[in-house]
Formats: sequence, structure tokens, C-alpha cells
Amino acid sequence: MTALDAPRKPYDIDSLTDVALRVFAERGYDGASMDDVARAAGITKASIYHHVSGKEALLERGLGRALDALFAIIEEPEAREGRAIERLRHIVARVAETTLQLLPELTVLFRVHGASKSEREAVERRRAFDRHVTEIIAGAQRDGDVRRDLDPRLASRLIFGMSNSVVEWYRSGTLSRETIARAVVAIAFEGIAARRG
Amino acid sequence: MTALDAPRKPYDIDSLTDVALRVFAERGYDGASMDDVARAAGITKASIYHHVSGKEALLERGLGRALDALFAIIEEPEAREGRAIERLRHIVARVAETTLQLLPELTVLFRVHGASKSEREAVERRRAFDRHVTEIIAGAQRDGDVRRDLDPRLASRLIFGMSNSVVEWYRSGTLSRETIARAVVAIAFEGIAARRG
DNA sequence: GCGCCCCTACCGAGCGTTCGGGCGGGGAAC
DNA sequence: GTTCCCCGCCCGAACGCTCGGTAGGGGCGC
Repeated sequence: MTALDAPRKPYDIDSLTDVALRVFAERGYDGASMDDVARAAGITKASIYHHVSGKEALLERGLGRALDALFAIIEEPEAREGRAIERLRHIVARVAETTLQLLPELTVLFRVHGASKSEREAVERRRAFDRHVTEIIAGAQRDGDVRRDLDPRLASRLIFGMSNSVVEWYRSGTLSRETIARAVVAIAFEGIAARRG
Repeated sequence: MTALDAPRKPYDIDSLTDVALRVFAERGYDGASMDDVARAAGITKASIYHHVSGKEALLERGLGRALDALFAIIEEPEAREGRAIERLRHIVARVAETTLQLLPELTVLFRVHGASKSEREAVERRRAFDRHVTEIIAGAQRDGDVRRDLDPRLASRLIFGMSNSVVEWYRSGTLSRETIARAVVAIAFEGIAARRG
């Protein structure tokens, strides 16, 4: 054990992916260089290639993490059983929580636009997630629990647009994750207006 | 008049900014090359430099357009006079409309993260806009028109996060701008849940 | 002393930008 | 009306630099 200063990082694929995602989230994937990642990891650029095949592999692993986390949510029992509006409430809350918990991963995912092959696959998986939620909203609308003047697809996009936007400003501190997730659900379902009576 | 085929583009700073913003919005500022812009304009890369000083100047002009449009909104009479909640309603609706109208400009603005000097200035102006709206929300809360369990700053960020997210998926077609702007306001103030009674 | 892990040094490609020149039309000179 | 030149506009080519990625050597632990 070199007990001096170096914490002696493990430097495996996963820990390098952690570092890379933080850098990608901060500088943007295109704007971040492998040297940036290397410096953040306390290692040389060439050494990264001993562990991963390249820059895009780091992105791909990050996108996979993010999407796996999202799809895990819609597999949860509370997202599969019960009234549509309650399933929706659960999903929205859990997506917001997960976004705050896996902030770098989801920051990168939400900014991807299909430039490369792995990006295009990620966009496709996101669309599948979106379709699933849109279906639930349509169901809740049929139940009479969601106002009928809203297009389900539009509502889905706006709600997750609101939820996803936390990656643009959240920095751990002042507001707790719970507070934010609760606010997302509150606005999405009841809005900011004070209830009358 | 060369009535043949060439539409004989004007190729001034503004028209090149138009083209550049569309390219930046599609590929991302970092991901877009000056060759991409040149090709989209039907001109050579070198020729662009006859009209503008460089890539960042194109970005700066685009960010200026976007921010000017946003600040023009809070100068409108409906945003300055009357009950806070009604001023807020007006601003949210107008921001959504403006976003859809100046889509490339605001797409680029919403993705900027302060990498260069002009980006940092744009971020600062956005923050000023946000502070202004946050103040209005706080006022509406004091009036009893906004529920008290929401932090005004958080509410402001989430509402505009929802509104701004349209740049990620809107393509002129199926849904009209009015429909979208109305949905943004509807969800922000009343939420998607059906009213009881 | 063998193998894993990281280093220094380097490569070709692509970037934003610059340079010098060519082309073409409009106005002045005659 | 013809000639000539100037100047705005655009191009091909190349510069310096940084990028993602590679080659090969060295050192440390087992």
C-alpha cells in the first residue's frame, strides 16, 4: 500500500467510464478530449487504451448504463400494476430520482443526437421508452384521470423534458434529490397554480 | 437579372448566421465544422471568412438573437403590468412561442455551457432572465396564486426546462406551434391531471 | 524473469484560419 | 461606345494546431 498520497485507483473499465462520463457531462462529448479524460483519471492518454478500445466505447458504456437504469424503472411492479395514472406517477418520480442519482450518465444520454452508430442505437432505445410511457398516458386519459385536451405524446415529451432538464443545472447542494423529484411530480400532475377552495 | 437557375444568394452576415445556426443546431457547435456550414450555404469555407471573422462570431450572433428575443418578452406590457400570476402566464406562453419561432437560435442557446467567452456571457444573460422570472414567481406565491410548497427558483427552472425541451424534438409538421405553447402553459399551471368536479 | 500496466514519443487526419489570386461587373476616362 | 481598371466576392491550397489512436520501451510486483 502506497500510503502516501495516491489513492491508487483501480483503473478498470468501469472506473474509467465513471471518470469519462463526468468529463463528457462537463465539456460535452465532442468538446471533451481523451487527454481531458486522462488528466481527470490521473493517467496518460495512451494508458486508457490499455483498458478500453476508444472514446466511443466509453460513450457506449455510459449510454448503456443510463438506458438500463431507465428500462429497469418500467419493470418495477409499481410501474406494471394498478391504475394507469398511478403507474405514471411512479415512473415520473423514479425517472427524476434516477436522473439525479446517475447524473453524468443521463446528462450524456439526454444530449445525444445520433451522430454515430452507438448514439443512434441509444436514440432508438430512448424512443422505445417514450412510446411505452405515451401508451400509459393514453390509458390514463381513457380512464378519465388525465385531461383530454392534451396529446399523450406531447404530454410525455413535455413531462420528461421538464424532468430531464435537471441535468442542466443540478449540482449536489442546497436542494435535496427528494425535493426536486417531488416538485417534478407535483408540477407535472397538478401544476404550480394554487388550488382554489 | 440572371433568371436562369441560381437563386443568387445574398451571402451577408445575417444569412450566413441563419445557415450556421441550422448546422449548429443539428450537429452541435463543437460537432459542426466550418466546412459543414460552408456546404450548407453553397459556398467555400474560405469565403465565409470574407463576411464573418470566424466560427465563434457566428455563434455569438446567434446567441445574441436568442437572448434579445427573450428579453424583449419581459419588456412587453403584459409582462410588466397586472397580477404576478398573469404576467407569468404571459411570459411562459410567449417564451414557448418564441422558442418555436426562433428554433435554431434557441436550440443553440439552450445547449451552451460556458466554454468560451461569448458562451459565458450568454450564460450570464440567461441567468439574469431566470432571476427576473423567479422574482415574479415569488410574487405570485405571496399573492397566494402559486402553491407554497414549491421553491420559486426550482419552479422557474422546471417550467423553462419543460418549455425549452421542445428544441430537442420539434420539427415543423403534425403539431402546430399554438398547440404546443398552450400545452406548455397548461401543464406548467394546472398539470396533466383531470380536474375533479 | 515474466507479465501486466503505464509511460514517452509519435502518427495521420481533420480542424479553424489565412493567403494570394482569379473572376466579373460597374464606373471613369477618352 | 469602347477601354481599362478597380474592387467586391469567391476560390484552391496550405498553415499551425489539436485530435483520437498507435508503437514500443521500462519498471514494478509476483
